[in-house]
Amino acid sequence: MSSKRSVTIEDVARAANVSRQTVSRVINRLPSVSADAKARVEEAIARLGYVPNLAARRMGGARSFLIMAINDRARTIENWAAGRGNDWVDQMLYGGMMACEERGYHMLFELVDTEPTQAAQQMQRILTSLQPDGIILTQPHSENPALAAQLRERARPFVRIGLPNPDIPAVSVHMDEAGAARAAVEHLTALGHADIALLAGDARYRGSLARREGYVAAMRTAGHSPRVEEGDFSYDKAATIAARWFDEGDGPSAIIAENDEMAFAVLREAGRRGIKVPDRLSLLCFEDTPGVRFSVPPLSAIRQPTAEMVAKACDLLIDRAEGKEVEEEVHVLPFELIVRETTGPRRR
Amino acid sequence: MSSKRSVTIEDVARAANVSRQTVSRVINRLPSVSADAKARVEEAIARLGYVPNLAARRMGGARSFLIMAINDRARTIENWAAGRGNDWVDQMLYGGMMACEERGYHMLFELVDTEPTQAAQQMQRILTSLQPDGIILTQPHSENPALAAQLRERARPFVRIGLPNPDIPAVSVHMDEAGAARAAVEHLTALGHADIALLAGDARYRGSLARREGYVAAMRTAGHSPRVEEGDFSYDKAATIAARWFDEGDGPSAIIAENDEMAFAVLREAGRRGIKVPDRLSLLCFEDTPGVRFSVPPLSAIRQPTAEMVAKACDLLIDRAEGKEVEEEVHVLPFELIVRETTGPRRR
DNA sequence: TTGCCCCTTGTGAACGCTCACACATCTGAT
DNA sequence: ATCAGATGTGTGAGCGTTCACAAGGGGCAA
Repeated sequence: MSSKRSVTIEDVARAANVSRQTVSRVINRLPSVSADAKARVEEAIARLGYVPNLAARRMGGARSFLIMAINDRARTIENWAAGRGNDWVDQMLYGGMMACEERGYHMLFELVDTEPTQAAQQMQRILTSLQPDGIILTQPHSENPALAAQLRERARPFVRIGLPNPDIPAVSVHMDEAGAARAAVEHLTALGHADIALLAGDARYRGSLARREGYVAAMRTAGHSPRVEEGDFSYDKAATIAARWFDEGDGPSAIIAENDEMAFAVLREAGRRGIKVPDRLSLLCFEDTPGVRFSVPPLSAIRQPTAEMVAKACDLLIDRAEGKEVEEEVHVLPFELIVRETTGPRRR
Repeated sequence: MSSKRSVTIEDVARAANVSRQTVSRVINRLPSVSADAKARVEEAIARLGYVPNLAARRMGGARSFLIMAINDRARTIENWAAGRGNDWVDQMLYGGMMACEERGYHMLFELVDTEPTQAAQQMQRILTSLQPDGIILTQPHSENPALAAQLRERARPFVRIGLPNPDIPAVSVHMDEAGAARAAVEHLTALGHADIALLAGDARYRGSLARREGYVAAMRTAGHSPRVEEGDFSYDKAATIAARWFDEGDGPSAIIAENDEMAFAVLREAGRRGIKVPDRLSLLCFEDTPGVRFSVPPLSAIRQPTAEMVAKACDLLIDRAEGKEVEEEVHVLPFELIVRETTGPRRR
């Protein structure tokens, strides 16, 4: 029980009367082990309570059993410091940890700066000190070709979370943004809305582009004319736009906001003017964060499958680490349209 | 740039014209290195872009540079699966990651089951596979003497997050629960309230006991009679209690709820009966979660310094790992009383 | 019977670091 | 002048795995 040294592969080998290597083969589920030897080894492992030492496995072989998720330092810390928290990080941890645990891996989070030189250096440190078996790149790092190149060069498998980027050939896991925008429009047209505006995010953001496309296409299909208003994901800009709409009287009857912040702004401006939601205005947003769920009234929203995407990314990376080569480039995960209390039938 | 093998300590030693050991001394900031040698080594490290390999460091020496936070599996997964998220985990990650990063360590999260036998086994696996330099135990694991004994036996430093437990001699980091309860009472008495009820949590929970004490003491000091109502941290129980108060007409003019769920229940029951908060009822709760911040009206609350506690725990563990023996048993971190919109002057 | 291949098994070395120790060199006290 | 102690430095071994390779035995075709 209280032995100083922990049980090693040697101990198991001795107990099972085989060699180190045979034990190793059993642990790693390699072929070429007789049923008899395998049984003896497994018995010995169970009896001695042997657990392989991760660091030693890394030293000897090629795997570290570590998957690394890279997030943007500035944005993440800012959210935390502001007391806003990071629902995104929480979701990532959920998906990643569960997926990794199931296969005997571990998930590590690391923050990397946006600035390219620093990013490269920090990535270098991470790669050589931890030697993760796989890397998960999130926005904005997932759009940085230099980082991708660096990983390629060092032969580190990585997966991008986000829409495919033509400049960065890599495995990408993402949500169907265009489809979600389409679903949003369809939900609203089904409620009788025709004048549906898209309070768009930043056009430099790949996801925003996809949403616009989906929105425009769906509006055309429904026979309505699209109305895209350029926001920038910020509360202030959205508030200005909403104010203009409400005050000039030509506001849409339904609004799709590309993120939660902008939806809050609309809700606030509407509230100030006594515009009841959803009686006189329907509002739906992308991003299903705690704020969205707890807002008053709770916002109808598109839920991004964050945990699922990260879990998928982990699975792909672990597959790769274990030698499975076949991999599709692009993996699309389903979104969810959650109807809460801010979308309702159009007032005639 | 694209060398297959990464730069090792040998390479640095050769470049600086010293031995491995001298390089190692410089890396680990050990004494007994001449200024000259140190400078040469540092130059070589910078020039070659050397970064020590964590796994190898673990193999050679005693440290793994890993700090492990242990959370309860069932509770954590349940929160995640229910879409509630884990603000607690997010906060822990913040505090832990920042503290570890600063000192070259890494933070890993692991879920462990509540059931003692499983917990022991899982802990055993974690200890021998990762060999973390330190372990952070959170509720309910922090109250499990067997787990603490196991860690002691295996000589793994650990820190409990939570009030000291007489059965478990160990370093504990916690918040001043009693003080917070006192502050809550003082805030409310300052607003003119005298009939302040404590909607208590589960008395088997150590923190709840401390809060009761603080509450009772503060009430006595203020010359009011305490009124503790036994809840169990659940929404339903709290709703029942609140309903009784409101319907029987002998409700308090201010309520301190021991967690967010119970506060929501009170808010809901009050709302149903048209009891305006804070006009006719003041409400304050422990736990400053997203739901609390976004509720309507936003709840006045006691913020637990979660991130800070974990950061402190990490610091203590890293100190220990690096040989600093002196350690106080108990570390109290300040809470914060955040006054939002559910506490106001007593209506005369 | 011989030869060949496959299946199973074992052996030494290597991974990149730190530990324990040994060895110089330099200082200052005897 | 000699020795003890401090200071700087280097050497071999070892950490617990896996890798690369070699070797033994059985089956089957020639």
